[in-house]
Amino acid sequence: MNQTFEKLNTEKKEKIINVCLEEFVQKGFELASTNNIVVKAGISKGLLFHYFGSKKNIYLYLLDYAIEYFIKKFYSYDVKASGDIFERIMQRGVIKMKIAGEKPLLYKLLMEAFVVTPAGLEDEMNLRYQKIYSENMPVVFEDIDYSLFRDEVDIKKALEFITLCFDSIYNKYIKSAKGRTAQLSLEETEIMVNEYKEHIDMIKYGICKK
Amino acid sequence: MNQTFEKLNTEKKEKIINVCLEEFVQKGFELASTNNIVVKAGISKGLLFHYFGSKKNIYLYLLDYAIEYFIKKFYSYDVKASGDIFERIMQRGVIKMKIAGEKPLLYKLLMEAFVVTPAGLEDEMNLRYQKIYSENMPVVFEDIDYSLFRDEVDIKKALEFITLCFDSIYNKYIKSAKGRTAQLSLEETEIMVNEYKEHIDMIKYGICKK
Amino acid sequence: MNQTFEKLNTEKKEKIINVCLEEFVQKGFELASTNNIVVKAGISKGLLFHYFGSKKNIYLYLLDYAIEYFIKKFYSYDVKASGDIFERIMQRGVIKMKIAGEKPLLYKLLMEAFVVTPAGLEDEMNLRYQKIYSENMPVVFEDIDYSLFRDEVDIKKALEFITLCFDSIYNKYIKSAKGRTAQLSLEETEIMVNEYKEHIDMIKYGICKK
Amino acid sequence: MNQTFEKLNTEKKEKIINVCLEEFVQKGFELASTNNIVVKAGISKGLLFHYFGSKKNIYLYLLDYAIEYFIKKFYSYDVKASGDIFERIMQRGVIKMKIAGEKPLLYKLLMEAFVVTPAGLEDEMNLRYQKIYSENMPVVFEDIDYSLFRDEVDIKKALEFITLCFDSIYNKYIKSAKGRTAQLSLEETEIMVNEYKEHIDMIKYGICKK
DNA sequence: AATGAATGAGTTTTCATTCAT
DNA sequence: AATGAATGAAAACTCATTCAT
Repeated sequence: MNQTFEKLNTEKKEKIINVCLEEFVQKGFELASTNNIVVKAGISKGLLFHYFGSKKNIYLYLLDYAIEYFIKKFYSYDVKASGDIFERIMQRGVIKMKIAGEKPLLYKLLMEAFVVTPAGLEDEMNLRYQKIYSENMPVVFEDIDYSLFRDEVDIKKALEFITLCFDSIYNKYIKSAKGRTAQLSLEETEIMVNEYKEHIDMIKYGICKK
Repeated sequence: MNQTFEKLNTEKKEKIINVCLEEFVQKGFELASTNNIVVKAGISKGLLFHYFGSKKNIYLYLLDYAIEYFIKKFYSYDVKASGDIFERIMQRGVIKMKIAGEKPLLYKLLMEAFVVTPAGLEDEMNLRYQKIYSENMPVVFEDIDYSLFRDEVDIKKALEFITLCFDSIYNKYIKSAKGRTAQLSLEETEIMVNEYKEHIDMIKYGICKK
Repeated sequence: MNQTFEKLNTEKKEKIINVCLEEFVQKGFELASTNNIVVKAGISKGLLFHYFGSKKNIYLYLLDYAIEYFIKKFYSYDVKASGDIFERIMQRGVIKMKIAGEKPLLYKLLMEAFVVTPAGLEDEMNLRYQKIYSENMPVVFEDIDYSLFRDEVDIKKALEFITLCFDSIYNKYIKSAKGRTAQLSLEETEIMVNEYKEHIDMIKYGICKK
Repeated sequence: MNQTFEKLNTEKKEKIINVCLEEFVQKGFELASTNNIVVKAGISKGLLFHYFGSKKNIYLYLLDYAIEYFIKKFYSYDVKASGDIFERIMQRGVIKMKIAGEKPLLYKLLMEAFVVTPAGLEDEMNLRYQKIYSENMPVVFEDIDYSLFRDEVDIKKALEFITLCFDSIYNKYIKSAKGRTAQLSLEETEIMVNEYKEHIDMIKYGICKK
């Protein structure tokens, strides 16, 4: 359905994508206005709908664009696959932050899409959610060295718990960086990494005395 | 501003509250239609605005109603204030789940309000957010027995980490129960409590061997 | 229809009159809101309509109130009936300005009512217009000493012309005093009287050389 | 902002303009209904707002349309620039009456706009008022032969007085012609011109004996 | 006499989408 | 491929007025 759009030259295409992105992220799906989009993008009403067919399709297109971008970008960073699950999680967190810093609008769109899925797009969102998780989770959890784990610990549940905890730490960082456009500075990255390390120690060796 | 509304008999009042709640939770603030509300509630358009003045005010009223309800309900459960922070967190988690199970719409409204605050209500939401946290956080963290903590652990950071982790566990439960209307069964509660206990053990004594 | 209203004690009555006056003058008939009136006057909706029956009637009541007030006030000034038409016109002009300065809202209501009659009140306004003119014009034009007029001048047309010219001078003063609440100072009155005199000279003896 | 509208064919454009004009003049700005306009003009609601953007803009468009029309029409009459100010004023008065007779609705709109400016349009109206006056006043008062004036007369004040007097005469004619749609007949014009002449004589040579 | 809850038609404006050109 | 005029349902909200109490 977007063939004609895809054939556009890069400049025009990116202009339209950015305008749409801005509108949807700033106002949310419902309040985003296709009227505003065509004005800001300098194209005609008919053309926008010729490209995408409907407002929902514009949104889904942006979503897929964001997903593709982030996955590609993610793998472009050379992740040394440490056998230490904690090391690995930390690396991923830092990469995520970098990417979010590079394309804040794209990142925000994606995050909010999963939190508040626009009415009528639930199924489409679920499809994407499942795809992302089924493709990415194995990468995180394969070739882990479990010999370090305490014997009493249920490995599956532990991995789930670790993911949950660090996802939420990571979300805290993102929120505090909300609105920022610039990249993270080296200092900021260092502070973040140190905090990560402290938290990792807590979860590795526990908070309480034996 | 809602004096007129407050004076209504319980039946009529609850009818209106429930209709509004349903509309706002189902469609979100922007898509919620005051037209639909008056039709479903069987009252005139003028009357709805006589009661609340504006769509935003209806929403804020529901929010305050939800907050008041949950706080009152929360304290009605006899929380044995254990000195063990983990015990205490678990108790609170279970209670929260119970309440959410009892009034799922009310609960959902409240949660989503903090995640995606409707445009123009940011200040009003912040007020409510601060009130809730300033009133409730101390209750969670006072009279904790820190003697159990490992000496190397920074207490402040540890508490923050614990909160973060268990909030996200708790959100996972809520999400899996999404859409449910009925109460949690005893069995379900037991399963949940057992999972909580496992996670608490992980965070207390760590995941890795020393 | 206003019997119950007339029976009210002076304080309450004036409160209501002033509130209505303020609303109608500030916003004009269409935009004036009976809702605002009852709130500002501290009375109930039902009572306002019990007193006046309709918004139009409130307006007509104020109009009659204004007309009665101004006529009474006008005659309370001891008009020395000079036989000189120009002298007489000047006196009337000064008195009008004084009255307008005392009750600016009441005055403005009356003036605007004749300029832009609210839709649906045309007949009622015409009645009042005719009454005022039929009662007041004779007073202005009786016992005039016509011996001073040039023989070539048509007396009827001359009187009409004089009235027209001085009414418009007088309106100019009122407009420049628009928004003022306080009385005219002695100096201001003197300036005005001098200007009047100059204009009177022009119309008495003409502008051009013979 | 009205490009779309301006491109319309004359017939359709005039239909819409006339419908709007009728509505605004008949009911005034506040009571004029865009609903009525679209029904009477046989266009969709969206289209009206596509053309003008807002009710206020429709009104301002009509105003500018009226101003442009009258100025163009005014200059199309071949005004012989007599050095006699009275001659010149009379010519202008006659021309004004002719124009008002040709387009009574357009004329009424313009006159009322200056008397009762709709709330919120004060600034826009002032702009137009100043433009009209700064463009037209000089034309009236340049190249006047002041040698005919009496020596005692203050020329500036005299001109002001003359303007005031003849504006009000002219307004009297307009009011008496209110509601009329047809053109002035030759006879009517002649009567008017004669009356003008009489009044001009009065103000030239005065009303009283020396 | 006095209340104020209740009405519902009315207001302007925005919206995504279509389609003839 | 591209335009942009045209649609009309829907939105939130206000209004003067009524009437049971």
